[in-house]
Amino acid sequence: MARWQPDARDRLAAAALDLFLEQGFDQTAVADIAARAGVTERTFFRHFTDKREVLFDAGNRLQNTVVDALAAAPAGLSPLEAVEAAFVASSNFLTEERRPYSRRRAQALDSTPALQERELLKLAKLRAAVAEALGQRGLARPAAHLTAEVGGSCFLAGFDEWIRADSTDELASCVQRAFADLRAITSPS
Amino acid sequence: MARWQPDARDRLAAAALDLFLEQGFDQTAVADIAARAGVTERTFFRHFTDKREVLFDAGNRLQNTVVDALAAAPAGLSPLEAVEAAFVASSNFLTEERRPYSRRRAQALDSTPALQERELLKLAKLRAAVAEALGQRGLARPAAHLTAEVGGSCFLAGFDEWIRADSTDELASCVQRAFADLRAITSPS
DNA sequence: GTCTATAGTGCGATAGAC
DNA sequence: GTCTATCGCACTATAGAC
Repeated sequence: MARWQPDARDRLAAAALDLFLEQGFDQTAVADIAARAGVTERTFFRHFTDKREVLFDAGNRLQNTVVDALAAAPAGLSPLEAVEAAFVASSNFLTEERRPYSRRRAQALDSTPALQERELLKLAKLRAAVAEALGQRGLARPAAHLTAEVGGSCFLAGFDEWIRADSTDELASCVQRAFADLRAITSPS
Repeated sequence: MARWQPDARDRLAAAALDLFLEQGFDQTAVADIAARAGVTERTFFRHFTDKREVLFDAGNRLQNTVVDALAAAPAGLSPLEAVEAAFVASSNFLTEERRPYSRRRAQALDSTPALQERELLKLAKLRAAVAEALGQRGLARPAAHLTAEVGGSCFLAGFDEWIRADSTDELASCVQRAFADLRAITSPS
């Protein structure tokens, strides 16, 4: 018999999301999460820097997926096209099997500004990483930043569409539609 | 002699920014801020819901300025043009005399992710309010959201330019340039 | 694993403005 | 008298230090 169960980190993340949905973020103490996962409070803080971070494990992997895709985009593409390709590639990580989790997670975020703040910070870091990668491609700083910001907005719009209750299209299609909408919005009437 | 000095709220906000710049956000206790403002810790929390909020008093007035300008924009403008006009009007609130404060505030935000999170949440609320106002103008929901998001990105780019150390142009010009950049970025090459 | 600082809340008392 | 801003104290939970 092992002294402790494996995958404490995953169990903590799962317990946290369940409890946030059951009782709300504020009403859930870190001690509650740790107890449900079968570890001590101290163990929680060894895995996650703070109570919010437990819902953001996937963020780094998403960022790597997008940035790698941008680096791999053909040199012939315009900056915006390259950014579109990069964000469309997010569907390689956010696959159909992750959609139910994404929906439950979004539901927890909905009612909790503290969690929304963290989500926005992660998205801002993703945008900054994309801007950085655009710089590597030789784009000037101001344009790189604005392109990355706007691309992030399209990703967000596509993602929101993807997790809608009645949505069945894959994320790649949703993101592509958002970029198409962007071009329609900004083209002179 | 009055029992307390007037304008406790303003004194708290000023003391907080000074201390955040002198010693950093984490190294500054709410008790320090309250002491410098000549009130107790409890009074701080009567005015601000949490330690971060003390730097965000201006956010609401900015939002009102932008949303009012959007409501007042001529009906003939395209959605993006109306949003541009609205964000350009932010310079009616963020005037030259507020630039030094904005710069100091930005410096405090720079080194403190906790404050950046709050800033991003305020900007997200501003974008949401703009999307809502676009809905009032009869624009469909998805397009309204995306237009507001992208407009917010241009405002942010213009604002960042405005508070740069060597910048002398007024905010309206900076924001207009950002919208022009957006159109250049999204127009087919 | 234990200990501690501090953020943030709840409630009652108090002092002045009107 | 009412209303509002402040204080003071007790308390919990987060998060970091040791």
